[in-house]
Amino acid sequence: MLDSIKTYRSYSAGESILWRGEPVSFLASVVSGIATLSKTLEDGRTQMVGLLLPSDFIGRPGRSQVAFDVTATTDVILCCFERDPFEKLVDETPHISQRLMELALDELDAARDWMLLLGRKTAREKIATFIELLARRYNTDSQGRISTLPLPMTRDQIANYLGLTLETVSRQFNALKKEGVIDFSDRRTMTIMDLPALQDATGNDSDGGMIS
Amino acid sequence: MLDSIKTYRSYSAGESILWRGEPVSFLASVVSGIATLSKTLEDGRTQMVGLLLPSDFIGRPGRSQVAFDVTATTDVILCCFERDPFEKLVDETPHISQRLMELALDELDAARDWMLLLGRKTAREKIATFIELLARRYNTDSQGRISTLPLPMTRDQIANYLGLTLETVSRQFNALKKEGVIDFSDRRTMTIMDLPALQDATGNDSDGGMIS
DNA sequence: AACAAACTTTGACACAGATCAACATGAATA
DNA sequence: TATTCATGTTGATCTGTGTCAAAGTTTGTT
Repeated sequence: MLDSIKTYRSYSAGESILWRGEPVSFLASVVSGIATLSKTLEDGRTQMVGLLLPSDFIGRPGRSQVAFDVTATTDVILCCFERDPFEKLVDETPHISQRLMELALDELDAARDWMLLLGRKTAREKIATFIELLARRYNTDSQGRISTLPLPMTRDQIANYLGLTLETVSRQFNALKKEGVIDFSDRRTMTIMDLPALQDATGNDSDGGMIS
Repeated sequence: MLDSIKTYRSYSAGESILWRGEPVSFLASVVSGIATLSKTLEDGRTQMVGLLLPSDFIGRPGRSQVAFDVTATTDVILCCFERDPFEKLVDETPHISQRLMELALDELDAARDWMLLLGRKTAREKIATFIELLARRYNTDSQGRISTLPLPMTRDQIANYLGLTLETVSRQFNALKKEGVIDFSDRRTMTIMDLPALQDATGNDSDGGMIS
């Protein structure tokens, strides 16, 4: 049923997908690639407020503007649905809105974790948290093995994600490298040498606060 | 239909409503008072990640733990629904999950605005944004009139909301007072003397980025 | 191969906000 | 009315991160 209203669009790395305030006629889901959501102050200070990975959803039923800019970080392919037929579908199919609610609540949890990072963590903790996040995303097997992972963004984009400057990002990466926690084969490819030390540097509870 | 499963609970100012990770048997909606959501790092650094005002919702269908602490800031009354019958109701009534999705998406927008504040705004901009937020919440008539409003939190709580220390909060309040932007009749009651100056100090776009 | 453009690293320095400390105020209790 | 305790203010100083500047590296282009 969704098939009849879907189309694909592709964007190349660096390209803008949506501008804040611009009316959008479609909702979409990420098929491949990475896109970012960001907000900018008048004077140019920018903060990323979300990362869109494959299967993440863009747009909300009942509102035709987005409150942030959406940009392709890597090459991106979106699966797009025209607004009107999609909203009709949401009305008629109860499980779709339940699924969308789940997605929104998961994003809300992630946003709140990020608020703690932005408001209270040190530069070192921010960088360590970021690396650990990437490691968890790439490496489903989370058994503490030494693992190599690509950095999908530039230092500047990472800075905007973490609420830092690009110079501080660079310095903290190199500090962790000097300590033997991580290593770079190439500027965009890192290896985690000492996962326990990395997790220790994130500032997160070791047990994640679980009660089992 | 909801009536048959709802009960009321009340909490006095300062009391803890839910602890992170604790299993909760109910979902709830705020009837009166103000509650806060907060996250804390191992060493005690705390960040508020949300403010619950009357009509806001706590809890999510399908998950029995919350990922943050919920605390009553003022005296609070909640309208609580037992989890099992509530979830059955959500399954059977499509419009409820649509409504919950809307609430979640609104909270997500608010969380993203707050991420910009936490990551990129100066102490002065944070304080000005906070005051303007309160003014908009209390004062539905937003015609730029001089308005008096109560501060619902201590300096320390405000600091935890804005990602600052309580000393910085105090200093910035007094700086704005010295400039004639705001005034205090009492430490917990402020008057906005110069709304344009306040809005200017928030760092927000004057037009809110609207395209009309 | 040479060049340009984008990205990254590194250093020197400045400053906003944190920290530490002392004191002031106000509300609650006795 | 005194006493206490939570809350708020103010000052002095420190420090993490931003800012500014220059040079190094990588990648792609002609």
